[in-house]
Amino acid sequence: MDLNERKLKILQAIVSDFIKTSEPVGSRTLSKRPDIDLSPATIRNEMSDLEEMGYLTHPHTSAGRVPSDKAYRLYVDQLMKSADLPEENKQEIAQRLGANTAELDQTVEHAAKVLSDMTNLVSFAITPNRSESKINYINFLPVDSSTVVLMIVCEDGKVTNSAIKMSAPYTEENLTFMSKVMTHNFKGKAVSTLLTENIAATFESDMQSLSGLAGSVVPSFIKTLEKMLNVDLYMDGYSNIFRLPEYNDIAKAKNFLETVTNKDEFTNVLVNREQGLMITIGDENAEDLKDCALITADYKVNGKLVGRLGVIGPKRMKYGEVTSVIKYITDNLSKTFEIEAPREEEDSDE
Amino acid sequence: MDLNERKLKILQAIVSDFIKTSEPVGSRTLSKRPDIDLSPATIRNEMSDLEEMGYLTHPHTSAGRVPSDKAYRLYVDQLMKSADLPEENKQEIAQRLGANTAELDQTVEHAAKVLSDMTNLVSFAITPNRSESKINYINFLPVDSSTVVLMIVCEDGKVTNSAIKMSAPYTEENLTFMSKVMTHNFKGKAVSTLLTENIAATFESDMQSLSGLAGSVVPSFIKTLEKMLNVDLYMDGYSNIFRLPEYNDIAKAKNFLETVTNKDEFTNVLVNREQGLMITIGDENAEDLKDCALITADYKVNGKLVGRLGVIGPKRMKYGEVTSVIKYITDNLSKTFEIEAPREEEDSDE
DNA sequence: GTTAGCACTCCAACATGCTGAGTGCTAACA
DNA sequence: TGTTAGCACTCAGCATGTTGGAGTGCTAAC
Repeated sequence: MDLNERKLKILQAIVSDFIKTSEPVGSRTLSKRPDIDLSPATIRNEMSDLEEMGYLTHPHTSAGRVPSDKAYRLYVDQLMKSADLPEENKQEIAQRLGANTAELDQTVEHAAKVLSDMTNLVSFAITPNRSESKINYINFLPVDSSTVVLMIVCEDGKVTNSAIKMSAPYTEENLTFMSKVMTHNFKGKAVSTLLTENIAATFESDMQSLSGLAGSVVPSFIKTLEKMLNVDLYMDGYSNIFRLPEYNDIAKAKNFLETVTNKDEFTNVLVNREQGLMITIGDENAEDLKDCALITADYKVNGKLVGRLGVIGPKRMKYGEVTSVIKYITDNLSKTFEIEAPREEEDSDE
Repeated sequence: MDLNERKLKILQAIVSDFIKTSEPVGSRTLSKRPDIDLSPATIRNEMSDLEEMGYLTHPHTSAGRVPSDKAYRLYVDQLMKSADLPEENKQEIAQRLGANTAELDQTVEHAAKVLSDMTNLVSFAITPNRSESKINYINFLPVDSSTVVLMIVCEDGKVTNSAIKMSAPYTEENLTFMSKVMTHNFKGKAVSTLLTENIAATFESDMQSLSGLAGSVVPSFIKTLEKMLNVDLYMDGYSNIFRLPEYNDIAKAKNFLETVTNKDEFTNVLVNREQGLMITIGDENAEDLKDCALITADYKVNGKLVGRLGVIGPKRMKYGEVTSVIKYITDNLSKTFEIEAPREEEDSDE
């Protein structure tokens, strides 16, 4: 039995119908469609074949058919008409994103909001990973008699800082010296490289004169480097799920929200996805997300650093529309962060 | 008709029963309680009086009584036994909070998580407002030929920075000069004070020699100061609301989540509350939160800066327990940020 | 290969009746 | 005069039964 054109057409009709209505699709409903000129009985025969082939399922005897994960995958890969985003939507996105281009963080957070508004789904966005960013310089600044601030500046302008409680008294000269030596040693190296090197050794040879201080500094320096690698996750549109009939069941809504609000795990899922426009459906996802579809795409900062955003929702999702919104937003972001490249601003909070 | 002791006792029983079960409380149920030695009929009479006085309501003829906002208020103010937190809970909190004292931000976020776990409610925490923090110094750092990073350091060690796209070429000397002049002018002044001053005037007189640069710097400086005032909001336990029968209704759950995930508005509500341990119930809250109770308390950083955390949930809330958890956590935080005072660390992200 | 027809299945919606929990009122009691 | 027993009444919730519609699968005819 092979997937001939007629079967494909019927399958496509079922999937797109189900995406619209979330109701199992029956043979009579399909036969009424202008693009399908077959009697219900014929359609039933084809449906029966499609079910045997694993593309459809059957909630109960007298219900219509529901697409399987396999059907969604086929739909996304071959059957879906890739909707071009209407001009008005493009304008709305461009306008809303443009309103606030000052800071990467804020812009990314804002992009997530726009995305959830446009798709009526739960959206998310993560900031770029800095592991390959190169150190520009390192600075120690006095705060009070026992505290200094360590500041690491990357070539892309990203600044990370931590306060360090010094175990021994320090002088301004000490700080200047450490700043110079460390900048000299580490400038141009990638954060990830530094984290695999034995930094303590470098310190030992260079900073014998202030051994009392180096002890407090090394662990803080490593921690600050690690902080530089943190990726921020922004999410928006949680309450959109209540519009979807699949989450009328409180237990399901709860499960979904629990999975999705577990920031650490969810960030992990996002960071570890493949690059580019990625759609994963049902079983293709991790255990907790088996009932969901996930769409992500990447944006670039300065043409190099890569961040990511997307949506999560039921498998019954308007893949075409959503995909084009996501693509448009990521393109837009990449452009924003290119033109204003060095404008990327950094904040520091507690 | 006055609130004699018997009425109070009955009211108290009704409120605490309703808090436990979320079911309207009937006269027979009450008469079975060991501490109430009255027949159902007598209790009915008293209930009828209490209803007339506005302390109780009646979902329908043949249902038990439900406390009104007025009853909750009385309960919280007079009737509630303030539960002492069991030693084991104290230990759990102390342990979980202690595990991570490195950074204010992280600790505060973590405190919110602990709070929602302990109370099974939606919790939140905001970082301190820095408007009265004093500037320690100001630094301009080169990034690339047209970009510099502006960094403002407060006396409490908080660092805020932004990247500035320069409208004219600059030299390292320019930056050093600006750093010195601005630090000299602004050191020791509070952020809020600076924001009300005419900063541009200061620049004009001092920086004539680099007028081409000052134009890019003034607006960025003001924006960075404003950034220093941003308060971060952390929330946790969203999915806890699904355990509560009052949110079995999808529409209610949706409303609640929408209100609570509106970060800007909710932050505003929190920032503008009175200081100290505050409980607001039902009508005492803003329109959107009329069905909720809100409990907040403050923590101190260095004995000065004030942050805030708390929970939000249905009016039917275990006020005693929740209050003592919140108090214990805020006390604990204040202590953490006191002992480790200068250890407060700052991060910088995009 | 396609289709009409038919028997069959199952869900959803509605009606019905019953039970239990609760009330308010009245009259009797201490 | 305050308390209580008793009674009629109300209402939500549950179980049960009924019906109609939407759907299927199969068979036989075109």
